Amino acid sequence: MLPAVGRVTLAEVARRAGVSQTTASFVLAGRREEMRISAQVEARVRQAARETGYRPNVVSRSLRTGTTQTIGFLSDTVATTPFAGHLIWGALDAAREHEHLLLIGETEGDPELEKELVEAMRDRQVEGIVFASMYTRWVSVPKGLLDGPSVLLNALPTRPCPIAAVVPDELEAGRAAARVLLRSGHTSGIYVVGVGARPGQVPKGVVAAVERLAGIREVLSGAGVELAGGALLRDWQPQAGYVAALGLLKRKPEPRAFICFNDRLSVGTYQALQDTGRKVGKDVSVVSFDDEPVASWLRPQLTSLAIPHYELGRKAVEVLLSKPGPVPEGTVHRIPMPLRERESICPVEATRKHPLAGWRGPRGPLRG
Amino acid sequence: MLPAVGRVTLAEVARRAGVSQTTASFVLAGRREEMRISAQVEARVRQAARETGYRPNVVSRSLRTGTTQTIGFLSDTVATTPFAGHLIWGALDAAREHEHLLLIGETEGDPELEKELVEAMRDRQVEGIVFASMYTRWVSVPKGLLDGPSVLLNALPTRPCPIAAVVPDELEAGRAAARVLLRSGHTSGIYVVGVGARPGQVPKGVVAAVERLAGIREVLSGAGVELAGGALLRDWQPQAGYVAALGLLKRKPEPRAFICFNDRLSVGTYQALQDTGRKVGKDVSVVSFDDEPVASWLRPQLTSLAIPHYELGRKAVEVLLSKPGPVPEGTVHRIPMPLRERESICPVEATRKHPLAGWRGPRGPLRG
DNA sequence: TCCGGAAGCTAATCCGATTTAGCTCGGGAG
DNA sequence: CTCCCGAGCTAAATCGGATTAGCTTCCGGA
Repeated sequence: MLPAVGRVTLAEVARRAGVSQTTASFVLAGRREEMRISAQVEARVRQAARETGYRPNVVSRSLRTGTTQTIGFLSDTVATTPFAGHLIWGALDAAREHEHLLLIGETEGDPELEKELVEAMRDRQVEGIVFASMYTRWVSVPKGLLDGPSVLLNALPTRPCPIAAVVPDELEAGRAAARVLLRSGHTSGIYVVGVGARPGQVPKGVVAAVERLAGIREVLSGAGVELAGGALLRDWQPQAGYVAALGLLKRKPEPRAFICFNDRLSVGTYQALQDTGRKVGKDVSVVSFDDEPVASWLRPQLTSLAIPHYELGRKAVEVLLSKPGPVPEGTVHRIPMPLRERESICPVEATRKHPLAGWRGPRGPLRG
Repeated sequence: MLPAVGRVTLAEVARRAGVSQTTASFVLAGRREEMRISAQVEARVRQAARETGYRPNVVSRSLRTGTTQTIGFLSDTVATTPFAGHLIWGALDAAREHEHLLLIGETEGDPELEKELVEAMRDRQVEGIVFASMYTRWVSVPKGLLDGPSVLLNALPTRPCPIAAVVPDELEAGRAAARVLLRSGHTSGIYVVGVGARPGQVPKGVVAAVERLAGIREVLSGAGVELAGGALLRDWQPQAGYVAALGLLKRKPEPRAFICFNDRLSVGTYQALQDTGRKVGKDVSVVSFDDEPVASWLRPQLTSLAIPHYELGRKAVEVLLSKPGPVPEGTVHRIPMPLRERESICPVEATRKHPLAGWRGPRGPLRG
């Protein structure tokens, strides 16, 4: 290994090996046979490269070949949604398998910034751009995104666009949530938390809300069951869930099951149930969406439909790197949302007969 | 705007403006005066650039100038620590202020991969590399990292190294945690969860554990107070905290305060307290570290010392971009950890007199 | 009338690879 | 004794800018 005063260049390697730069280039590109270069020369070049610790300058290569082995990953917020990091993780893994790195940027939803960052990435000659949203929603495709290869991740275009999209299969997840309840015998007193019971009673622009609700309603009505009610909420945080659940608990028919539209709403719902002396998984069922870590911290552990962040990220990069040209408008790849079955569902017989059966105050040995 | 068959080059702009490429270059670089180029020519060039939608090819520029306006951000895991995303966020913001983008990679702690990714980044001529850990720990500096500018983020080098480090001020945070308890009158029955009560009784390699404990002990003993005990845990998850807290609750002196070494342990501790009929903030105090979102979801809300992820990320990039040369060994930038005071601390008088005072079963109107 | 110098541009080189288009040499065919 | 061909390499162009080193004009002063 020689001193690293600047980096060793191909010319330097060639000189050491006593060949032309051309020859060195061909050897190191593995094109020896094709270029009819002798094995001895190959050996000399390789040795020189090894001895000098030669590494090709990717910038220079990129200029000539036009390929940077770099993908842009542009998202609205890396930060605020905790496990959205898995989106990046999946993308990173897929990228690495193709020997690519990820250039990232965060737009904070600002169209000006979106445009700026798309340009900054294209200026760096990225091979393509993944435009990601941290929760599934409709987005207006930023200016300039379509000037080169790109994919929407966890997002759908507001208007038809020649761009592929990768999203979780929210519709099927909604169906699965409903099936879980039907399977354990629930036929009435089923409430949704986060959206209203009717189609259209959803927070604006949230794909997940629309599709989950549609899936739920489809399966339930297929079994002749109707949602008993719901609470449309803008802010899907624990506090809002708590208040909404308390409200729903006063309604008729008495709630037997809650379908919470994310785990944070479930946290609030759990608190409401606990405060009103009900036991989750015994008196009332809770099914949730997202499967954030908190889902398995709760007691009893929460049954939830996971957002497959990692797979979403992977898929986006794979689509990007495989795609030869512009795709037919409206190409959407849907990734299944796995059901994580845990302890928050009760068989409905128990529920029916004794709403507060099993309630003997808080559990535990030291009970006062 | 012309059709984007390939990109418009500077040569094209120059031709349109009827000047040489040199002139166009100087104008667009804002060096008109310096190069004594007339205002008319400047106007022509600028107009041509505007009309063609010219954007400089950063790859080409980089090759000539050696500056890529890109920083490498290499971390062990982007994914598993939810709010570590804020590290990236801060880095991203600081980078953007300097017109840089971030090239990211994830090493999963694999030294082979670390080396590979450091090289992949250097091959792309990054201006510097931020080597980040998602929780504060000692790391062995990966091979090749010191070949160019670099900073450790949320990590300290195991052996002395000419590299700067940016970490949260865990020692001072430990002190703050102890002060919170002293201030509200706690002088006995203080237990730590996650580490033992003695120095050295900490999970291996975790800086946070060592320094927090040192800070706690320093302030307590300054007030003539000793830790009553603790529970050294490898796995700082809710379940482990739950078990540990249940165990500590059987010890003498009876626990009046828990210092949990992260919020997940606090989640478990809350559950243990609830299961044993104690009320957090009334019977027992809990102070925590990290301030993950769950801290404010808990009831009562948890007092916690926040990890300033955003500021850490920012600082790392700023240090990287400002640093002219190799730094003196052991340069460490410590970022304060803000105390988020919430509802989990009780004034000690109440605690003293009536350990289970205020316990009337679960709160709420519907109690059975 | 000649010269120096500034004003206003441009030709040419460089960055470090990849790639096209040869060039040289030796041997067998004619 | 040429000519041709293939084996084995290399010279030179190229990618798209940044930068150095001039090269013309024109004007004023001697």
